Amino acid sequence: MSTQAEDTKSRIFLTAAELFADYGFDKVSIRQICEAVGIRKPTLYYYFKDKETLLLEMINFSKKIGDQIYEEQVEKPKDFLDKIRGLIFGRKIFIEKYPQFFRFHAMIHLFAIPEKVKQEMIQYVLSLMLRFRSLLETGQKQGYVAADEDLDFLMMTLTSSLNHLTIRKFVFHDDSALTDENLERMYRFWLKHFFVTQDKQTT
Amino acid sequence: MSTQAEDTKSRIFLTAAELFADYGFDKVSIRQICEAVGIRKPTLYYYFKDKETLLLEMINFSKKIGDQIYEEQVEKPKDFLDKIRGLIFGRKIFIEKYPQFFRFHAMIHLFAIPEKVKQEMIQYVLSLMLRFRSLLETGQKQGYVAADEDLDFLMMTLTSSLNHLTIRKFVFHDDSALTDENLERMYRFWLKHFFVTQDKQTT
Amino acid sequence: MSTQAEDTKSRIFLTAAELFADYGFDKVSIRQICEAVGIRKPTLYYYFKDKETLLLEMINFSKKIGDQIYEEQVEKPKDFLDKIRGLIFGRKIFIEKYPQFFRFHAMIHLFAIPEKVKQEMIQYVLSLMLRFRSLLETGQKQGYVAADEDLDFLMMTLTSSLNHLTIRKFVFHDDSALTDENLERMYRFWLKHFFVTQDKQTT
Amino acid sequence: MSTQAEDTKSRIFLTAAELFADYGFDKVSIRQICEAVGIRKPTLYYYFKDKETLLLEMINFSKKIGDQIYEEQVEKPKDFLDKIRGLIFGRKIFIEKYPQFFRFHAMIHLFAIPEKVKQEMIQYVLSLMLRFRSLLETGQKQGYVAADEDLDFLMMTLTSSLNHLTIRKFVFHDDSALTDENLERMYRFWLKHFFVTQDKQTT
DNA sequence: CATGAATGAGCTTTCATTCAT
DNA sequence: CATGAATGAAAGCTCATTCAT
Repeated sequence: MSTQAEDTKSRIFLTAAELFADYGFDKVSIRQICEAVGIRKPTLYYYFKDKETLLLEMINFSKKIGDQIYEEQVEKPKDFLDKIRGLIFGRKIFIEKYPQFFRFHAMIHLFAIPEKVKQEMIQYVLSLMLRFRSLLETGQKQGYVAADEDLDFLMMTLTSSLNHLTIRKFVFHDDSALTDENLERMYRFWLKHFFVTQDKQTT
Repeated sequence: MSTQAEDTKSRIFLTAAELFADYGFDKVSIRQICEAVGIRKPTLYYYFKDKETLLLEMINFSKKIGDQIYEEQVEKPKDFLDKIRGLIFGRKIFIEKYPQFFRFHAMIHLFAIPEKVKQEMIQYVLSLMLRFRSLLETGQKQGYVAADEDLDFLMMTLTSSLNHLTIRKFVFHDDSALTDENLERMYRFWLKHFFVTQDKQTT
Repeated sequence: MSTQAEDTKSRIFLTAAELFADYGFDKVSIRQICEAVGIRKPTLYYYFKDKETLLLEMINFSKKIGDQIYEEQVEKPKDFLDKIRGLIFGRKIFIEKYPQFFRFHAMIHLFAIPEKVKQEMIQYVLSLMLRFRSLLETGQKQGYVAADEDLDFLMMTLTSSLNHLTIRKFVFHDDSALTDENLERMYRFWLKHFFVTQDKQTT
Repeated sequence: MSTQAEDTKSRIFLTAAELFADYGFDKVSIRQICEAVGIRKPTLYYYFKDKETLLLEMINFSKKIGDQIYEEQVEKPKDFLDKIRGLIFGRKIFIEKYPQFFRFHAMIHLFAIPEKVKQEMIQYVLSLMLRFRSLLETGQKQGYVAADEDLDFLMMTLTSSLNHLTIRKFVFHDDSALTDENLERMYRFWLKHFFVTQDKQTT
């Protein structure tokens, strides 16, 4: 594929991601995407078999980035609390690296998509949760999480809080939601309520 | 309006709510609604100016129920912890009273709706949050919430956890999410992590 | 259905039949039909679920007429040779009664139609042939057909000759093909070559 | 043109013929042909100006073969009845020599083709008929055909029977239609009904 | 000799909506 | 109170074809 082609495909990709994020999958027509990119319809179909395929490729790309960042920020750090920090600040990194794409990633959960794609998304989110849960178990064994903690609800609470921030930014247009300051504040909130710090441990 | 008319309108209303909840606002056509209700299209337009109006009336109805239950379950109880319990179990009550409608109420946040309607929804949700925040402030004054608590994040955490359960039920089809048992478990989780119980207070 | 509606539906029906006959099913677009009828596209879809359904209804109508005429002209007459005459002149009657439709009826065999429809047509034509074959058997028992005749080939020859005339008229635009005179000439040709007339019988 | 090029062109040719025969001219897209051949679209356009030209070249090729066989099987034999046999068994020879192409040749009459091409086909078929008619005239002079025979209808009957067999094979998928046995049976049928054999002559 | 990339024109179908009755 | 009939606008998608390389 020539450079120009690569460029066209990628422009379709990013433009569509933004439009989908803004208006939802169904509300964005192929024509709209093409107008925004500055191409004609058959050109889009030259690169993407159909609308659903376009969405699927975007979701896969989005998963890949998400996984990459999760590995880098959550799995790589040795210390449990660093992992937790990584979980929170991973979002920040996603935004900085793929600004146009993060909104898509954040919104995809929220809009009407073909049932088949939806089921795949659900499976993926469930797998992420399992992954995170086993991380909490490790934390528990290491003494960072109370021995009698309700891990299911802990996981749920952390996950949903994090998502809430993203929703606040992109649905409620609250730009303060994902600032460094706010993420830091969330980290402190979690530390205080859910995790046993070294201080408390030594005490 | 005669009784029969009232009935037709209400049948449209409930049927549309279910369909919207199942497939999303955009994916449900006027034709589908009419077929499900057993009327012709102009009849629907006799009762509802247009599709958006139908949605708006449904949202307003849904708000009214929500507010009613909030008042009954959260504002009415005197004791702070009873209010918190009410907040959690209010969902249960909604489901039991308006089973067809609760799914709509839960899903409305998740699907593509006209921008105008979306903005109204956002305003409404924000107002609910403020209302809830002031409730937490009261709790703080009464000693149920730690004096140095980060109320913003507390509110956010509680709200998003509650929503998470709803999503788990209706998006992930996890029927255990909103059982009495699970709600009770959430209440205990909250008590332990966020609120000062009488026991602790007396200590 | 009001008279006006009946009229619109029937206008679509006849216009489409003519267009299909002229250009083939695939080559005629919904837009073309609508323009010819003087309606907008959704109106056509109001009366016919989709293009294939339109074709199917036309085929069924065409079968019904064909059957009707077959019964009237072939099955009703008592004398064998009158039946044969009826077979030939039935075409003439079809044309006179449903002039716009006969061309469709004649051409349908010749153009690309959805596989499903094609199979149905084939079954139908086969059933017609069986019907005709049993008629020849009767003729044989009555002495009109030679005892050692190859009935399969006789049937095939008669059928294909008849179709040939139709093709000559509508594909080759040979207007003399289906004139009374020419049909009469064919009847005499058949009499001479295939059937035992009373004259010969008495001899 | 190099051998490889000749090969590519010929591969396009044969593949397209099969596809056209299977699905009809309109239903086969350039893309489909290219995929089946394993080339890209501009390559096809390098060899054939456009889709219609591709069809025309195929028709001409098909005519050439047809003519060749006609000359070999019908014109070459001296005896009239051998000519008639040749007419019938020429089809068999076509199939054996150009199996992929015969189906195309047989089907071309049946599907929607550009008007211009259609007219050319019609002219060609008419010329074939004239050729065949003059053959029958010769037969008449030689005493093989009755002096008072209706030559027009005789020609028509023979031609259409022959075509009928082909249709039975390729449209109705009746594999017995063009077997040696069946062709022989048709020959006997013709002999009995239409031609004066030496036996009868001597009588 | 072959191709990647692009396009204008067209397709069938569905949508929300209206109006006369 | 309800409906049959009609429509403008738009949807997703495919076609034959071309041009620069």
